[in-house]
This record gives sequence, structure tokens and C-alpha cells, in this order.
Amino acid sequence: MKTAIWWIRRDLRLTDNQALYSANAFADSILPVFILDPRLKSSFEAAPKRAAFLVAGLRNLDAMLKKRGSSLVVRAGLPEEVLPQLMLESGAEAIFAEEDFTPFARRRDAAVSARAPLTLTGGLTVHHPQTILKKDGTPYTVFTPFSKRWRANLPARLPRNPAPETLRTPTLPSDPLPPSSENPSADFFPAGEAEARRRLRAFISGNSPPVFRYHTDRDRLDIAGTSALSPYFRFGMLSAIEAVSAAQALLAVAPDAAAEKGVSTWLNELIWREFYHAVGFHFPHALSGNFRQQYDAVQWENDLIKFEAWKQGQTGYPVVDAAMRQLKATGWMHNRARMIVASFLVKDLHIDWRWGEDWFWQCLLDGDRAANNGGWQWAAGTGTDAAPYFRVFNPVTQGKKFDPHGQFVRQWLPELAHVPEKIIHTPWKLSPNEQKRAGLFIGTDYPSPIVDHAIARQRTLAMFRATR
DNA sequence: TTTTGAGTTGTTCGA
DNA sequence: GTCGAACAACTCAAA
Repeated sequence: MKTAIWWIRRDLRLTDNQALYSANAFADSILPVFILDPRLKSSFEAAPKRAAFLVAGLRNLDAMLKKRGSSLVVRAGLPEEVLPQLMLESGAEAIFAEEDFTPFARRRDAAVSARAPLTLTGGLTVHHPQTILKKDGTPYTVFTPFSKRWRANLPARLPRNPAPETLRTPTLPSDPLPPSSENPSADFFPAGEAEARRRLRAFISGNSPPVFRYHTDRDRLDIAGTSALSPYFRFGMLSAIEAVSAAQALLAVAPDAAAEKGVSTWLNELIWREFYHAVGFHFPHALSGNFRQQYDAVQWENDLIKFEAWKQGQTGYPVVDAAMRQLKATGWMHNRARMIVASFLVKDLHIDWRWGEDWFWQCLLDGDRAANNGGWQWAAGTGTDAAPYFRVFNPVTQGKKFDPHGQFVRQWLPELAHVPEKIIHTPWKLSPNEQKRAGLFIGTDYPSPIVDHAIARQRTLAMFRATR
């Protein structure tokens, strides 16, 4: 009887899992392994919500495995030591894992490969970064041509791998998972493949699914217009192939041009995810600094008091504060809100985008090196395919446009509950009488704006201009 | 090699 | 109130 190890990293699913599928094709018996790598301990501690989400996902995966006659084996240690040891214990002849593209993951996997027969499979993305290249063989740095090539390379039908119905697993001792203490995000994002699929269905199924309105609704902070699937993609509780296959199928049946536009826009977002993975793969230096090095010369102000106000949602700009409090409470933030708060940190507070990247890294359930970095560099104007530096979001205009009734603001800023709709995005304009009626005092119950947007914007233009 | 067209998501100002 | 230009050139990708 042949045994193979399925080394689980960020592919916590049974469906469309190429590593599991390959292991199952190779062997009669599968050992599903998760390794608690001590080098990730500090990252684990810095991001407790994401860590709890991962642990909950592993428990969920273990339960699914048990239904199929298997179970998860957890071991603490360095993978290049743990895996050879497990091969000895189980008699496994091969290791299969889903390829990950971060510099850390690549170093780790190379170290394992040097000591054990590791086979890496696809699955993190639909297209491997090496397969989406320009005609001259070099990687893309602009999204639109990347997306065209990506779509052109998409087969009419992507290969799917169903979840195995039964598994056989040798019995081996397992270390405990870290205790999942309190997990306040569980209310918002229950972990696991079944929940991910339920959400995908809710987003794409029925006569008039949200995805058909995605093109317009996705920007609205007060409407559940996005799929909110990012934490599930982060840990592979849902495969990119399943989502893209769903988008392909919907494109074929979309009832009108608007619905088709909605689906296509959603597909584009999935391609953005792959774009940033590819950028991180081909340009790893960008993960730790400005992709465009001329911006190394920008003189950030890095005011600690302003940074703290931003983190805590106390800037005095309601849409910024609501989004930052949502992030802190739930570990997730709407995409439009991410752009607004990122623009605000960089172009209103003049704080280095890496500080913002780090805070997002600590808070986000979907925190991913490549995507987080790509998003921040886009907003800061320093990245591969960045917004021009003179594109500065106005937090009031953005609020009025994408939270027109102030519902999103009121949901996360209870102190503004009774502020009239017309003035909800500019509470500093409340007269003393209006403040009394709304039951709050600006400067006491809710801060005055910590910066003047018009002045801060002028300063940003000057700061960036100075680097040229 | 040179040329050409294009590039996620915006805001402000002045006519 | 509406509309177009300016912001600022620069780089990328492909023909």
C-alpha cells in the first residue's frame, strides 16, 4: 500500500484541490498534514483574528476529513524536519502541496525539496504566474494587458477536481492546534469550505443574483454588493477555479448587457488577485518597498498621533472612521473603503503607505502579502500599475457618493446616529444647536477633522512633485 | 527600432 | 448647475 502526504498550507478545502487530488491519484492512503512553523509564530501573534480564522478553518477541515474516514495531523516544527520525520513514521513516499508564490514560501519549499520528494501543484491561482507573459517572455506590469492575456489563456472549461468521497489515513499522533480563544470575527466570517460555497451561491444564484448588479453595487458601502469572499480565497476554502468557472458559466447565461457587465467586472476582480500574485512572484523586491524607486525620495511626515487616530477611527472624517472601525471589529473592509482610507493615510496624513500596509496586515482576515502590498502601492501611486499621484480621494465626496444616506457611517459610528443625512459626512458643520439636537458635541463625542483636506491635498501634490 | 495608443476605481477649477 | 480641461508627464505593450 502506497502512502502520500498532503501538506496543507493555504488550501483548506477538499474540492478542486490539486494537491489532494494528485496525492490521491498517486497513493492508496493520504496523510493530511498541517505544520505549525515556528517562523510564523510572530506573524500569528501580530494578526490574532486571521490566526483564529485559520485555526477555525483547520478544525472545520478536520471535521470534513473525519466524515470521510480520515483526519488532520498537526505537527509543530520546521517543515524540512517535520516532513522527513512524518515520511518515516507513515511510510509515505511522496509529498504533494499547492504552490505558493511569496518569497518565504518559495524558500521554505526549496528547503523541503532538498530533503524530501515534494511535488508542487497549481490551484492558488487559475493561471501560474509563469504562464501569463508578454510576447517577449517578460512579465506584465500593467493590469489591462495582463487581464487580456489571462482571459485569452482561459480554456472554455477549466478542469475540476471533485472532493474525494472517502479517504484512508494512517493513524499518527498529532500535536494540538493553538487554542482558538475568543474569535469575535466568527460572527461575520465563519470559517470553512461549506460556508465559502454557501456565500458564493448567494452571490451568483437565482434569477437576479448580486453579481448581476456588481458593476454598480460593488462601490456602495451601504449595500452588500460584493461577494465578501476574500477571507475564504485567502486560505483556499474556496478555489479560484471554482469562482472563475462560476463566472464563465454566468457569462453564458447573463440575461442582458448590464448583468454581463456585472459578471465581467467580478471576473476582473478575480484577475486582479492573480495579477498581484504574479507581480509578487516576478518582482519580489516590490513586496518590501516602492516598486518605483523614484518615490523613495518622498518625505513622509509619519506623525504618530495622526497614525493612531487613523487606526482607531478617530480622524473626524466619518467615512474613514466607519471603515477603520469596521476593520477593527470584523477583520474585513469593503474594497471601496480600503481605497478611501488608504488614500487618506497617504495623501491626507502623509504617512508612509507601509505603515498602513502593516496595520492592514495585522487586522485583515484576508491579509495576503501580494494583494495587500499591491493595493497599498496602487493607492500610494508607487506601484506597478498605480493611480497617478495627483488622484487624491476627497473623503467627503466619496462618502456622499458611496454612502449617500449615511447608513454605513451610522452603523459603525453610533455617536453620529442622530446626525441628519444631509450633514452626516461633514459633522463639523453642525451648529451648536444642531449638535444639541443630534446629542453629540464635536470635539468631545466625535473629533473635529484632524487635517484640512484641501490643504493636505496641496501638500501631497507638492511632496510628490518634489521627487521629480 | 520607432511609433502609437492607452492606462481600475478622482477632484477641482473656471467658463 | 454643467461641462471640459487640468492635474503631469511617463511608461508600458504591441504593432
